[in-house]
Amino acid sequence: MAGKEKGDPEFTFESSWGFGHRGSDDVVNHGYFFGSDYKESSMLSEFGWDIPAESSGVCGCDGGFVDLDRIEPDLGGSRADDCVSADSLAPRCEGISRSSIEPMVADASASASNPSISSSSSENPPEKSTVSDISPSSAAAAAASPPSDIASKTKKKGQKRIRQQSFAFVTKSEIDNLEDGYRWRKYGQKAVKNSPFPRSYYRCTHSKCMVKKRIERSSEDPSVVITTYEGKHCHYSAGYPRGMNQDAAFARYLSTLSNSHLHNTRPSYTQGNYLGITQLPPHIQGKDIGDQSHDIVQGTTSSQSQLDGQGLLGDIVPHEMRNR
DNA sequence: CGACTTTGACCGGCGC
DNA sequence: GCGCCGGTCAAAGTCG
Repeated sequence: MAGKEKGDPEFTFESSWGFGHRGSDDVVNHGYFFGSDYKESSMLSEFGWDIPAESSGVCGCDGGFVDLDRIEPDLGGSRADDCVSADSLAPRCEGISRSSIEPMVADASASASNPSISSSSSENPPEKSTVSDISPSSAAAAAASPPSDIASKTKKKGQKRIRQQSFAFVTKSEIDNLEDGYRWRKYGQKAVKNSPFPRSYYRCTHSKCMVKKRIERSSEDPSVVITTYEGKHCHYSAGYPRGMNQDAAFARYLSTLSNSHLHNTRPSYTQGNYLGITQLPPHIQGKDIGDQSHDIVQGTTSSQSQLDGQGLLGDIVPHEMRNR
């Protein structure tokens, strides 16, 4: 696997908080969101990418790019800690940009109404570490209860896998493992049917965080890496520079994709060719993303042509999003 | 020695 | 019921 860069200073200051690739020499040319029925700001919030609304132009709200000067002051200090208590997590996990999340909450409810998902999510079965209800309450519960992996050793039967909302990043890169500011532990790798490329499974290393991600390369276009995130981080990122959290990091990443539109950009951001982001709709969640990857890439391609000539904003903000 | 990856085995869901 | 396949476990190996 190309990505096993053990010697790579994975979480050094310089390389740890970009949304680019570890040590990649690739260069981002343009990154952009492609159309989606979801508001990316909400989507990202839902997944823990809590980008302030006023600076969320990059996320599909009003035009303009993230102004880091407006974001970072908001982050510093209290948010710098990587490991936060369940109590302190609550506001973040639960109420981030309430208004902007609403659509996502509704969507989540829709997902929950899906028989294949609802039963498990509502019952919150004692599924081992794969239980990924990362609500504040569950986070607190997790903190108060024994490590779930203890139970995991005994439980293997009669447990339903719970699917969290997920979304995929499609990135053009030679590097599989995109760095996103979190620490991940690989727990599996599987060959994917009809694809020459294996799919890798990662879990957030944070003890209370059940977020998972899958990484695979598109069989359609080997240069495209599909990173699917599932669940919400209930902690601040690990590996960001002091005073910076995932929001700022992600905002920086996105904004950097605009190519020099921002100050404070770092070389490490310009390491991949970000193609898009999409939330996997309920009916797709839980299905093989390999199938979707085709759609995603296709959508990206078509979007690309639409975005051509639309300038920097067009690089990352879907047209429809700009007319909000 | 701890953290992490590798990898074969196992399990559950799903389609036939 | 059976087989396929995706997802996960967990022991062993690797690395710093």
